[in-house]
Amino acid sequence: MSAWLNREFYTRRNTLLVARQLLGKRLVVPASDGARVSGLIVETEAYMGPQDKASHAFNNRRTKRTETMYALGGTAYVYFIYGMYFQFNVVVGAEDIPHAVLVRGLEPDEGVEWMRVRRPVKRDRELTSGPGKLCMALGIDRTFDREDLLGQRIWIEDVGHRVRAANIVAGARVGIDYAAEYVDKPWRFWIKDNPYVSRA
DNA sequence: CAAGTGATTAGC
DNA sequence: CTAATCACTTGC
Repeated sequence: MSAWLNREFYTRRNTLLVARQLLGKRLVVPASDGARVSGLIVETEAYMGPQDKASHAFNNRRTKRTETMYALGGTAYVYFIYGMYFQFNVVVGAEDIPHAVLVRGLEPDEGVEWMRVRRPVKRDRELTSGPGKLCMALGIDRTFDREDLLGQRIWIEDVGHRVRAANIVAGARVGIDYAAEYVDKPWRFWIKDNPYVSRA
């Protein structure tokens, strides 16, 4: 049995807890033929609001792009980066509180043949082991920005069992060298030894 | 290890 | 308006 995560899951105040609990959940994006294309979340990063120098919403920066981060928990925040990639985030918490969790790695679950068409890589290991890669594999682009994760286009499911705490590792976030004293905060979480984590 | 790609942002 | 930067990936 797999139930959709409800609004209460996303609107909690504890973003680090949400980031940890998203591990093991299933991200689903139906393909154009209706097929389920999905993966189990194996790596996340928490972005902790106006204080967090690594966050797009640092100092309450509110622009056309970052506006999505101020939406109600359970909204998708998708942005374009480095001229060619998209990144998928889950907005967390109350409206006007810009917390979010970046999904950085997925273990392919359903619709793997769709992923292989979108990403013709040699090894399946390369399919979804990174934030840009998984967006390509699931077909997530800028049109998914502001999409409600309780809607029909993209959602996250509980698979019915928890990832054991002993199998969760925390460490520094990736690619945020500019974040001064926030560089080393252990706000990245991943499933121990999972091959679809973006880096060891 | 460096190139590539273009939206976004700050600063003038 | 201009220019630097970027929550990355790939191929050398």
